[in-house]
Amino acid sequence: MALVWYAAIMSKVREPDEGTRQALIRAALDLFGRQGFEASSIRQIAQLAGVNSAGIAYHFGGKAGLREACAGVIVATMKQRVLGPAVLTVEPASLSPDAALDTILAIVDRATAFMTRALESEMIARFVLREIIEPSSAFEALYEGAFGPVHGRLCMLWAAAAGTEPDARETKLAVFAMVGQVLYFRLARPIVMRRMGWETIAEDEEKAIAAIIRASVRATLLSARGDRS
Amino acid sequence: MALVWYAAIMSKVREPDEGTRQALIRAALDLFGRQGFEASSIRQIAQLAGVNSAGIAYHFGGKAGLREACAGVIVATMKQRVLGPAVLTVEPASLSPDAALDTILAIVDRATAFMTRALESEMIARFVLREIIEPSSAFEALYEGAFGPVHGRLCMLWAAAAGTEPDARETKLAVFAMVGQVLYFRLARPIVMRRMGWETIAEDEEKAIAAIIRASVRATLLSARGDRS
DNA sequence: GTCTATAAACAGATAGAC
DNA sequence: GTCTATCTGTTTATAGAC
Repeated sequence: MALVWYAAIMSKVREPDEGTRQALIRAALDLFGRQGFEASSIRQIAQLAGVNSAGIAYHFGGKAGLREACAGVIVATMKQRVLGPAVLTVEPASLSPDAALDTILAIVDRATAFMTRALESEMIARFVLREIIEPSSAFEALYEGAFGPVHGRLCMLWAAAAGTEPDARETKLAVFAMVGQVLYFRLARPIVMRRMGWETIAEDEEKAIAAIIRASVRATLLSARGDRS
Repeated sequence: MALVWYAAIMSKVREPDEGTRQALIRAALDLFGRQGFEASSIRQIAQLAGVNSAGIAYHFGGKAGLREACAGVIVATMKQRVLGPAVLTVEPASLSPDAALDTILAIVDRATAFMTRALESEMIARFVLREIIEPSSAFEALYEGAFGPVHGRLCMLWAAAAGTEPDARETKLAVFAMVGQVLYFRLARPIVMRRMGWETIAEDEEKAIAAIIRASVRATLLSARGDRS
């Protein structure tokens, strides 16, 4: 059930009856992504969630608070599904170049799998794209909670793998280029599907995408190493 | 003046009084991108363009026709600014692997310059992102006119450079990965600017981005060559 | 044809009963 | 925590004056 995907993520802050909160966030994430924030009324959100519209003000302080709660769920999801628990604890500086490279490739695999296969990635992508087009307070939450930290973490790993400085301009840009390869398959999916002649992305297609990105990242990183020796 | 950027592009199909058409397309591209199609009224578009709102029905048959005209301008702009006249005429199959690689790198440079520096790329990006989130008839025009042909062209060049088949699955995916690197700096610009601590992207920043992408594409392509020999 | 006044509909937020 | 009822501001549509 797609209904429960963030239940586990939110479970740490779960309160007595969390059903209403969850239902509202799920409905809002969907509608804000598909129609936009202004075009989605709290009554419509509440109807889709199957709860009373007054609950939005009670639980989130209002419509804007609900949007920020959506961002919070996205942040938690990205950290858990993209980086994974192991990466959040390991100290990148202590890794050997090859171990760092392997860790990066493992993250690329996780991220590719999530972006191409996970049901929830579609509504997350729409929500995030809208925040990029017209940023709100939720963009702030997404950046501080996910985009910034994830990029920072990847820079540390990249630096360990390539022998550069974690906050050198070249390191940061190289990580953006790597991230771009993965995210493009999610963001521009309609274009990819059409050009590839695909109906869906199953395991076969996912592995093909992952192999291409892995090869590109590995080649780029090894080349970057060579440039410095 | 940003006002005239598509004047040259549209000049081939220019009619007696093209000022109204251009002004309407410019205003619509801006408003559709910033607010969305439904949220933009024809009165608002006409007001921003400084022309009478009845001109929309006269010139484009209605609001939907105006949107398709916006897509047409984007198609013409992308073909001219990203591929360039030289690439549209050359026959990729006749190029040596190194010449094909150089051509790809030249296109990457052109595309990076356009995406990072050109004023009009911002409103184009917003318009295109909205078409990806909720596709309309304009998405069709964008795909058939630009996304599809440009990708096909790049696949031919990639195949010539790497020694693969132009419509092999790996070739097409590798080109998507390459395109993703370039476009991410445009699509996710708010994130990039913030993380890099940049206020604007001037020549210095553009060159830094281009260098990173060039190095990545070159390394990936050379590695792909090696895998086959 | 253009403008303005007003009504109808709908938005988000709130108060109080349960 | 959830519900009904209601308040207030905004937008959209319509009608009438000019």
